[in-house]
Amino acid sequence: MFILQNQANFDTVHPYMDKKFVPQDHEKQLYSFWEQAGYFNAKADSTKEPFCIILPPPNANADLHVGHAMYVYEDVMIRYQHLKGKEVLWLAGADHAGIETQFVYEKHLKKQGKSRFDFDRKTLFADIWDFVMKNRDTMENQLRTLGFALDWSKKKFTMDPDIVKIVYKTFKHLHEEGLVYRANKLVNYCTSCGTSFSDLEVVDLEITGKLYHIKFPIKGGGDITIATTRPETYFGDVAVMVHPKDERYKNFIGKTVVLPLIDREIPIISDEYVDPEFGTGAVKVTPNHDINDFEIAKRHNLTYPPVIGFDGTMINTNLVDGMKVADARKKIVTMLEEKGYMEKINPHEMVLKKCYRCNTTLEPLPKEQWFINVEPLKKQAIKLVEDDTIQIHPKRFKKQLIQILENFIDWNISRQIVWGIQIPAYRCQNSKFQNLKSKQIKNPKSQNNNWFVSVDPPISCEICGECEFVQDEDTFDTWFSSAQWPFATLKNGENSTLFDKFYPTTVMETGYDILRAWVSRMIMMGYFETKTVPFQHVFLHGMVRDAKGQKMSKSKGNVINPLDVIQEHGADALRAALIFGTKEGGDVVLSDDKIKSMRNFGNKLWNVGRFLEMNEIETSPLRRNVGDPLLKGGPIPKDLPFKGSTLNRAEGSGLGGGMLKELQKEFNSVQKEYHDNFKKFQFAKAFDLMYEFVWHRYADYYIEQLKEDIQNGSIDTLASMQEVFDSSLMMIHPYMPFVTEALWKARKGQETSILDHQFS
RNA sequence: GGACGAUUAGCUCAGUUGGUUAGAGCGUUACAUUGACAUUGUAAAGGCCACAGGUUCGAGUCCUGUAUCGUCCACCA
Repeated sequence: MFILQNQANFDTVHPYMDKKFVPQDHEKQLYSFWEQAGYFNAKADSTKEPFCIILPPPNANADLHVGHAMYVYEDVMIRYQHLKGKEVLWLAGADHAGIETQFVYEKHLKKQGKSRFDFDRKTLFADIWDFVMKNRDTMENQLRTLGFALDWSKKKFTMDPDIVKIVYKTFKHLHEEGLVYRANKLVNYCTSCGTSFSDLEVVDLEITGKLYHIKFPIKGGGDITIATTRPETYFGDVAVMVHPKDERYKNFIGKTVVLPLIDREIPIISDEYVDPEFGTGAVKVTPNHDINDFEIAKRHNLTYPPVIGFDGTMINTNLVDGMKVADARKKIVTMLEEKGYMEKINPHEMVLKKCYRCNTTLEPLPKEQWFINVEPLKKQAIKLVEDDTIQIHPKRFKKQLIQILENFIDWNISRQIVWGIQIPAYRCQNSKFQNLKSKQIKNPKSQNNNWFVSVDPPISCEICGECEFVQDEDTFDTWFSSAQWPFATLKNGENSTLFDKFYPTTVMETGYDILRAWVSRMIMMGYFETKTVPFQHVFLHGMVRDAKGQKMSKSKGNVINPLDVIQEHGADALRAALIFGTKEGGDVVLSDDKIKSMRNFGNKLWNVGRFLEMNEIETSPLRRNVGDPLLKGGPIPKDLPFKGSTLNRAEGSGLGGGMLKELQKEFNSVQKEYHDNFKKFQFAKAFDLMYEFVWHRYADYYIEQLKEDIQNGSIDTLASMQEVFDSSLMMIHPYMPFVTEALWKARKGQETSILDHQFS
């Protein structure tokens, strides 16, 4: 007997199919076949009911990780709806991933002994662009390897000119509506990355720090002890603050404190913000380096220049200028101790804010930035989620999403990095006109009306009409463009029929970890710009964990590379392992054993098909004389007719008897449950069902009966068995597309495709 | 401090309107096997379903409380 090694030879060799299903022999060819035949390309002018998912665009700066393989849920939905006969669009894309990419690229530069400061803006941007385009190709081919039925003909990149234009338009609209404003506020600034972040990009690190108790002398005698975790910032203090009702300090209010070592004088004020129970009940107020103090100082009209610069060194202290913050702290603490100002230092549980990217301790620093006023946007978004205009699956995430939206604060969208979409805001340089009202900008929150926004590069200053305006050097927070992804991808120029056909999209499928950063913002921005929801359903998947249930991380060394898995066991096995026996939205434990068992299932399917095919050939009048050594268990009657369904036949023994009816009944109920599960977004359950049915009922039970029939000389039930198997293949196809398609082709001809058929 | 999840076989996990004998994968034990598949089949062992109350004819499932673990959010001079 032949062993089939190569798909290409299949038709010429055909020895009852290969004994094993070898994914490596099939997957690549099958994907090319699908892609080239255009099975994944959606038609905007189709009359069929639309079903649309926009792929969460992977970052175009690195290989895919196993988390990306979880997008298999999208492929499951897409392929299922395709087999349901819908006009299906799964739009491919890639994200420029601003800070992430720049960070990755800077690591590259560092290896070559260079840094971002060695290049001008234009060169750096061009270099990163090339770097990203290379990675993007790799990433896209990896998505193909996973078998994803993506429409590549409509693929988008977040920095495509038409996308950028849409992002600009949205910004302009927001500006016109007064929902974007420029303000000088404290922002989370990473002195290493050299950019500010929004509050979402901050990682809280709990540590046992120190609470310093420092004695501040009071003018005219006595002193007051304040408690602080940041002694080095007292150079920038504008006041000492106590609670108005605190008996201990009542008489101190209004007096003046002389700051140690520098002898600058600041008042003692009162504010209800102070918690008398904490520390000493007396707080120093440092407006430029503490978010709360910033607001308090504003209330009390107190100002002082910052004492930490954007490079992370001290300024304006007249004592430790130029020193790094950490060094300055050490020196100041020593000096205060020497002079007797340090009363005591207590251990203190506290939270350090770290850069999520490079782990540097973030500095709150005052900076003029663009902010989005999210209040009206989030109100609308909450409503859409609450009244189920957007349905969240699994349901438990609905509450979490609402809570996230409720807690949203104004969103800083300015980033001081090169790699990104440059903000289309321009500053009027003409000092004469700075106080003039802008022509068309109604922007009540902005104090800076010398800015104007323009989608296309302006020819002249839209404020004074004459000056050499300059464009804001900053780029948008990546999430600002990502938030517009569902409509931006569909709504480009001449192709807007796509938008008409497929928007609002049907499902947004993504990990629950970016509910806050992405999903919530897509709802806000999507509704603002299109006046309708960006998607009707949100389906959230969990995180992939290792065999022991631990989070995967490079430092633990337990990271699973999806491509290695595919190389070894095939894409079907990986896909199935991520879904089988899981709960929607729950974390997935991925072990080698599980992947192998799913590979075994693929092989089981293959062999069921092989068994049917062998018998088909043996019993077919046309091919009867092929002969096969494997089928010598019993004499195959040569004159038995083999044609048509016998599902309703009740006579005879084995399958030909009541058994066949039993199969039909059982399969009907399996089909119903399967489709019900899809309606309820319970994809794992539908797959578990098929696994159980095909392996333990169809193969272990019914096929064993069929064998008996063949032995007994009655093989005319084969056709009925094949019908059930074909339908089962279609039902499994969304999960394991390769082996099911390979089987289809093997049994029905290489020119056929399972994707040409629909569920009956 | 708030919200959400988890706690079921040796391990990792399913079990969504409460209903015979609680399941799967892997592992373990015994047997089978040139016959579609050893990436197999048959069978077996293995569970007080975290704990304590409650509702019910009936609870792994619903309610209340407790414990442990995890995630998210808020606060943090």
